[in-house]
Amino acid sequence: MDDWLKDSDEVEASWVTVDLAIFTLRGDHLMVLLVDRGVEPFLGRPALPGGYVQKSETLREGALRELREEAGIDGGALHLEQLGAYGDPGRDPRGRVVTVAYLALGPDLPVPVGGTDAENAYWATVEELGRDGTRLAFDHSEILAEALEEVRRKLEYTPVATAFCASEFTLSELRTVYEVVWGQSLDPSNFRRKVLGTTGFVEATGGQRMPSTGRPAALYRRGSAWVLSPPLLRAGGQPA
Amino acid sequence: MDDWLKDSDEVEASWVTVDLAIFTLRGDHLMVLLVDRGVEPFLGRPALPGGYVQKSETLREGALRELREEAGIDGGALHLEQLGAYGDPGRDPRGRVVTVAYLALGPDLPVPVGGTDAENAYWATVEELGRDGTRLAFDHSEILAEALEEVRRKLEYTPVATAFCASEFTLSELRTVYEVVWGQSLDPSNFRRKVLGTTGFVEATGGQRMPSTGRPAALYRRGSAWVLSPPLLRAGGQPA
DNA sequence: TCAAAAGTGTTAAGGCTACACCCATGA
DNA sequence: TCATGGGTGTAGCCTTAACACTTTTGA
Repeated sequence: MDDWLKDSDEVEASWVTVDLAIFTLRGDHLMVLLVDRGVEPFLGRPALPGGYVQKSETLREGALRELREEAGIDGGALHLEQLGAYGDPGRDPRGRVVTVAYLALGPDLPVPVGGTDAENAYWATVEELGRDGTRLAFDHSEILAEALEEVRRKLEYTPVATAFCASEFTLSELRTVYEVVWGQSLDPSNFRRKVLGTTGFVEATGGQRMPSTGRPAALYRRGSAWVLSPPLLRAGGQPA
Repeated sequence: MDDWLKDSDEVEASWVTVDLAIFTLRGDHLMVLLVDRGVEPFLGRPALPGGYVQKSETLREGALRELREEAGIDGGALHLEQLGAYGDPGRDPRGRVVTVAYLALGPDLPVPVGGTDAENAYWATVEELGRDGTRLAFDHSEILAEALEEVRRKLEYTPVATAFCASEFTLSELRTVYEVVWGQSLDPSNFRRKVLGTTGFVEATGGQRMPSTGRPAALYRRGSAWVLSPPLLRAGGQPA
């Protein structure tokens, strides 16, 4: 890279990485994919999967590649969005490393199998991580916290909740997504009305699915809306 | 920087910059600060102010420094938030440059005076930029578009609108912020009720201000809330 | 006393919550 | 026929939009 690029001796080159906060729903738990670090720094500590951005790829392509390499997941079907950049000088003891954090959501993703890097990846329940206060490597605990809050907020005013469901899903499944992510139970009948009353949120496929017991449920797929208006608001709101 | 940092020959070091989308309100217009580029690439083209992140500063500190150097603005009082990272390989013809975009909002900011870099900075009305289809340097048009949408959305569910007002303001002034940024007029009496009914949005100072004509208006300052619940929703919403 | 802006009141329409109730299925 | 989850109906409450109306000032 040419030296005339920089405009001051105070400027230095940086390494740029992508880190992924990958969430899925397993049963009644929100899970995040972690990797136990095999090298220094933070050897042995859990971390978000990630790695260096390569020469000719966009940041998003880098995120998709890491998703494949570190998690064994094909990101094509997933919801993938950028969270933000983290670049405090001290965040990596090796030097200036700016990381771009991505948020990925998928439906009941498989346990990572031993590929190149994915062998020591595993799903951890978000709830438990919060309870036992596990500190992740680098500033990954903060990234995870912001990712979580982003997911919770986005459920309100976008249809991302469908990203946690398979391509066809019942309204109960969709409601479970909200209940697990928000940690509160919702009235099934009111939820149904809100969702069906929001144009573009979901559309009926015509199919049905048998539950283990009870009446068969209609199947839906994601609709065309990008934003929900009006939004589905969490009860309670926030205290002043 | 140590070479063992990278894990593949496909990895290269990058330059990291911060770019600023600085908005203010002047009269009935939303303005954004632009700089005409004095060097290649994109010589002469308007661009968002920005520059290289220095060795020992955080990304946010870099944004504050550029705010001072390129715009002559003390960022201490401003609302400053990160928008995201832009790092497509081709976005800068000189090589790999990842930029972290920041959004800054301030009340009726002064015209930049000739400091070091601020002399060719100027305020442009957002409306006009959109109308005449001006292309900014690099990918700054996209960054600006995303910044605008972020401002419009944030007005709904956070009290950021107060960032466009002085430390004390009338409800009419606050309403004007919404009207200009959203490009729609709002009913004064309903707006008043919504704002005063949202706990923590504003608090009365006890003072009053005389308008050019008419009854004096009570003064308010920003309250303690970070989020508005319920949000102030834009009319219309989005079509499916 | 008039214009202009601040601020209050009112009413009708629509949304939301809570809960009662009916439906379809497997066991 | 019972248990279970799917799905509909509804009464009361609350919010909202629209707009009429009062208040306070300077000219």
